[in-house]
Amino acid sequence: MTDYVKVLQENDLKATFQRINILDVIDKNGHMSVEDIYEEIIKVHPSISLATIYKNIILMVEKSVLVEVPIASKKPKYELAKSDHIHLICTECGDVEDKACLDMTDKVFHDLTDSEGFMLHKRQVNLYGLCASCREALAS
Amino acid sequence: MTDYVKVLQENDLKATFQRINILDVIDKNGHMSVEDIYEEIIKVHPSISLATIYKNIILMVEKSVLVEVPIASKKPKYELAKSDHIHLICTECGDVEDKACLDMTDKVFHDLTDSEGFMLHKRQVNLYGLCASCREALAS
DNA sequence: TTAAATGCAAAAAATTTGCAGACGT
DNA sequence: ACGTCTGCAAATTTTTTGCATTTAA
Repeated sequence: MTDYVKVLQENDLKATFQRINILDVIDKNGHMSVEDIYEEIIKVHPSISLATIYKNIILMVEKSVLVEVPIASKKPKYELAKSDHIHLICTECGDVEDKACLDMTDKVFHDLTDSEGFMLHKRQVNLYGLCASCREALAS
Repeated sequence: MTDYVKVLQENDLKATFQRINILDVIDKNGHMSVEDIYEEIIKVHPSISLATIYKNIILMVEKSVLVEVPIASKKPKYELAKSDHIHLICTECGDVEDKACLDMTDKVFHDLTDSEGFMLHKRQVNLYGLCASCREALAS
């Protein structure tokens, strides 16, 4: 279990109950929208405000404690910052799965951007399609 | 110059002045948000409604005439459907550049998804960083 | 001619803001 | 104790909807 208090303090953020909760539910659930996070936290902390969630997500994304995962035709989701990976996004149920990223594509991307004078900071690979269970469900 | 009337009709959409305008400004400007599109079209067609832009973008994305490009921490942009490519997104000015996509990565992606039982439909690669001109501007 | 599309105005949803009181350090 | 953070309520922004009228085919 990650030490959220430490992560927050290292980023000049006070370790409030609300922030620890946000990190905790995202860790447990993987990829969550603002609403998802709110719905989940309100169960254990009924007085939390949606505005607090918004403010903190913006802050924590700035500090790179969280990463935003923008998704075509859907609200963005948020995940904990972690080693590079790609996303398999189900267009049917909206579920997001992580897959380890391959170093080989990394070099390819850098070659591409270097030739443009573009300074590459972050890459994001999203593969859209049907997850195994939605595929089955639709087949019947 | 693309024949927008034909593209629209092939997709069971009436070729209205508004729709042709939307496709036209996107073609000329590359990647545009809903607001960008509205601001541009209103110059030549002052009575167009923002609701019409929304309705049509949703429709044309469904029909795959347009493609949504979701961008981290920004409003999504839209582009004309075209052959596969990746995006270089400047986090400073928000500009989006296209780069041809490499077949080699395609096979890698399919191998990844196949092992999951995931049916891959569309891939999206966004590389975030600083474009050449913002890089210069920030150096001074 | 007629089904579909537009534009308006109003409604709904999503996000941001300001500020008084509460809380972490 | 101090400056930051929270929660509320209000403001703003973004997106959607219903409907009377217009328009493409």
